[in-house]
Amino acid sequence: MSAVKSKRVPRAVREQQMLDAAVRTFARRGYRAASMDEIAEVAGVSKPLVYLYLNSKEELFSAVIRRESAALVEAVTAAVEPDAPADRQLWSGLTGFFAHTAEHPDGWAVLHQQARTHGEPFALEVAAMRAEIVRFVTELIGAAAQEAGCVGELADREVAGLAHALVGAAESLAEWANVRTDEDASAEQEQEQEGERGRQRPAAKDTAATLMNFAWAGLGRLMDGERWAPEA
Amino acid sequence: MSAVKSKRVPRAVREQQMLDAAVRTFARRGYRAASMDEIAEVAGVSKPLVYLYLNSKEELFSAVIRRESAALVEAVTAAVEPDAPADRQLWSGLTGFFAHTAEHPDGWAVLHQQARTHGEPFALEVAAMRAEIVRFVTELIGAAAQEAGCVGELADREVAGLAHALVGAAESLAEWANVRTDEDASAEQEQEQEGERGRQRPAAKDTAATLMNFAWAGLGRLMDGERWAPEA
Amino acid sequence: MSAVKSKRVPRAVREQQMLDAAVRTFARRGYRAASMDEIAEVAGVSKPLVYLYLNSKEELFSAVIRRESAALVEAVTAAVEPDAPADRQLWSGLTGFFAHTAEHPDGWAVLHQQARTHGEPFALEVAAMRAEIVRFVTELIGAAAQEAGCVGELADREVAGLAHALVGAAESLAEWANVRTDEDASAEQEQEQEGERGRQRPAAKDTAATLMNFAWAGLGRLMDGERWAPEA
Amino acid sequence: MSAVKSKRVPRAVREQQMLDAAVRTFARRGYRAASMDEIAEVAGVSKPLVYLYLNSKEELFSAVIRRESAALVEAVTAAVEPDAPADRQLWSGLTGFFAHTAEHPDGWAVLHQQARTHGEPFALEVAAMRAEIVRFVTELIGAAAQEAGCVGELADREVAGLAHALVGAAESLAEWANVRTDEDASAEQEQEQEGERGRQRPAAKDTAATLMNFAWAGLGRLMDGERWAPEA
DNA sequence: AATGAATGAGAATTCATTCAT
DNA sequence: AATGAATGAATTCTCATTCAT
Repeated sequence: MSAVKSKRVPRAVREQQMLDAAVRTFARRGYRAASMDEIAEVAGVSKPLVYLYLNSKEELFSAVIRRESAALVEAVTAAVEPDAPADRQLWSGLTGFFAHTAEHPDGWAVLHQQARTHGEPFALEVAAMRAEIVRFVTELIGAAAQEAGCVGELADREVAGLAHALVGAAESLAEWANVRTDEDASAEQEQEQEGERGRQRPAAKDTAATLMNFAWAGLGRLMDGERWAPEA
Repeated sequence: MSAVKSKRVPRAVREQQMLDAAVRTFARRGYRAASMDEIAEVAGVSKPLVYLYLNSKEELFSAVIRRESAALVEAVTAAVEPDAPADRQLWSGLTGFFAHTAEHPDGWAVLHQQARTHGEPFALEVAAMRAEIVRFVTELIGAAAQEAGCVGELADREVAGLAHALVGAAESLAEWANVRTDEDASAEQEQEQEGERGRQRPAAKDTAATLMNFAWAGLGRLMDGERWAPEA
Repeated sequence: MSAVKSKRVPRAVREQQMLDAAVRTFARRGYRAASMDEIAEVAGVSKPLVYLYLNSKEELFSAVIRRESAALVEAVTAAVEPDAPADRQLWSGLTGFFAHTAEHPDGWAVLHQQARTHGEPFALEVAAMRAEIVRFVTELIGAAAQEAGCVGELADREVAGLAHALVGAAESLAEWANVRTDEDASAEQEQEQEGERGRQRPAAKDTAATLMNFAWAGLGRLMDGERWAPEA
Repeated sequence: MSAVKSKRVPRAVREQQMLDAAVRTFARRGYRAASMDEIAEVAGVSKPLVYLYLNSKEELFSAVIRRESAALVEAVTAAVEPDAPADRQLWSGLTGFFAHTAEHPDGWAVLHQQARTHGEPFALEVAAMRAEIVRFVTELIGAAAQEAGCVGELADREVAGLAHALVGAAESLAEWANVRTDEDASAEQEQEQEGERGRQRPAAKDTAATLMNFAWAGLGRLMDGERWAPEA
């Protein structure tokens, strides 16, 4: 279960091994149920070494969150095509998001499921990252409205709501697309097919397209002033 | 902190008191961090009584999930106007959803944040409920497509994806709308204002409308065959 | 699992039901592991009633020991043929012993295994009963010596030792003969066969004869002055 | 009450200390009544350390049984004079048995009284050891019959019965000889006297001789075909 | 005669964390 | 750089026992 032991490893490397072990363990067990014993064992080191480098369980968790947050933001940011039109930017960002969460399911699980569940200090860190992404999306929606020549049609509050809805939809799709059978970390085939027939794990690009179809089109109508109202 | 003690209460009543205490405690602390001691204290009874009636922490949590799941499904179901057109049905269901989650934030927190984080037995129960809701939404989208005379335009997989996206969006909005400062369970004003200026907690109807604007409009375009594609 | 409930039963009867349940439960679980809850359930009454009649777990156990002790002594005593020669008396007593322990395995288990393991109060009660039986055997050996006209050959201490050895041998054989498969209280055939081929549970009379063959013969030689000594 | 504390002791040593404490505590209190707290205290360590090394109360008890079983079998085996005639072998084995049980009363109490009372896993381990000893005795009786030129006189079943009786007699004598006042672990005089006057604790050799006198003589008659029968 | 409701006290087990080397 | 040895503080769960009816 534990990584191959190799003694006398430089600190920076050891720390990454520990964080890897921690991500994996926190994701699978949850914050409380993950024991420092298990993390140390998975990392292939002794427990005191974990304390020497990461100081405490809280700090370790915090370090995990920071690393995974940064990695996710970085992945999304890197995926965005900066000079493309807003819709294309959004799509490329989403593609980056779906690709990263699919490749790092444990990291995503820690951010999405564990961190939010465990009190202020951690939840806030994740909330901050999420806020950053929401802000980015909000801006894109604003930019799109601008491009479409529709000013003032959409209230700020409404735009924020849409951004939240969009992010939530993306999160939900990420989970859906990742259909974990939870204990089969084996079948990691990523064969990309062009057809639109159902397959085990849709490519990030397709998932992103599905969401764009849903959301962007809606935004379009909205910006055209075609609103839905209960009376209808 | 604890409810007013009243001795010799019939079992059925005590059980509900215990479940109330458990919902509250699980929501605030998380499954692992919530101690049976605290739950008993909040319920105003001794710990052994909790065990006598609910048997174990696991069973207690399970009972909580079942009660809250049932309550949520019941709330949504009751809110739906059965003979209305599909869009109206969806809107009324969403309204019920937002209203219920706003009124029972702890129950929602347990279902949405805690239960999914804690292993097969619990996650499955919540997943089952969520699946039921997704199925309902999927049917509505199908019905809407039918009403709009658009057959076969939308692949099943795509419809399922849209349903997942919609549910995720709703969940995200529910959380956003509920802005918990986590320890201010005091300010429970629900004054309903007609304006569309930002306010502390938007009415469920408005949140539902926001989402409908976003989603339904998108669906409309989609069914008109206006798809979004990366190349665009 | 519990006896058929029948309300309003006279106290004396209820007490016996409780003792029955207690014997069974103590035998199967041991003193500590047997819970008053289980005993009450097996007895088909509520726990407070057990306390009303038997006062405490200790007193209940004590009552069990007294009842089973008395029953065993009574069975052995009743089996002895009073005016027969000493060997015949011993044989008939042993027969009574083996028959009773075979018919009341739970009672025997409580006396032999549980009571001796649990501190002064109980152990003493059983020790007293055992002492009574040892005394009886000691007297028989003495009487046999008398009959055989051998006086003073056997030191008192030696006779006592022999009695202890004989009783121990009997206890060991009782257990051996009772080969409990521990959970097959089903196969309770007691078919008596005349042959000396091995069979499932030898009749008490045969077991007694085996022991007599072993012990009485030894006593005979001993009384003839034929002693065994290490040098031989 | 507890051993002298000495910090930072190698694991193997600590484990033996813990087993010592456990033997003592289980013997005096019984399996259920012995608390891990008390065992840890008697061992002079903290409870977690006991768990770290022995894992659970069950495993600790099991380890105790294995150690004490092995020690007893080893003591008996070592005492037997291999090339002596059968009777001498039996006597020397019994001497070893009585000497060991007298020197390790707690270990014997755990094996004889506690282990048999506590469910399959433990009872089986002890039963296996006892079976081994019974088998050894059975062989000796067989060998003796051979030596005495008496073939086929004794049915296998009967020989087995005799072996069981003999072992039971030995166990009973061991207990009798050890007259524990249960709380006077102080008077540990072992003065060996040659006389045959009664004394506090007879030497193992004498107890063995008493039993040989009883049993071997009986066997002799038995093999001579002088059987005891009820009709006599 | 009988019971549903309730609890104080204690038991096994786990964990984050430190010390001495 | 790294670890074997060790623990204080919880936490889940059980049980004998009582009270009010």
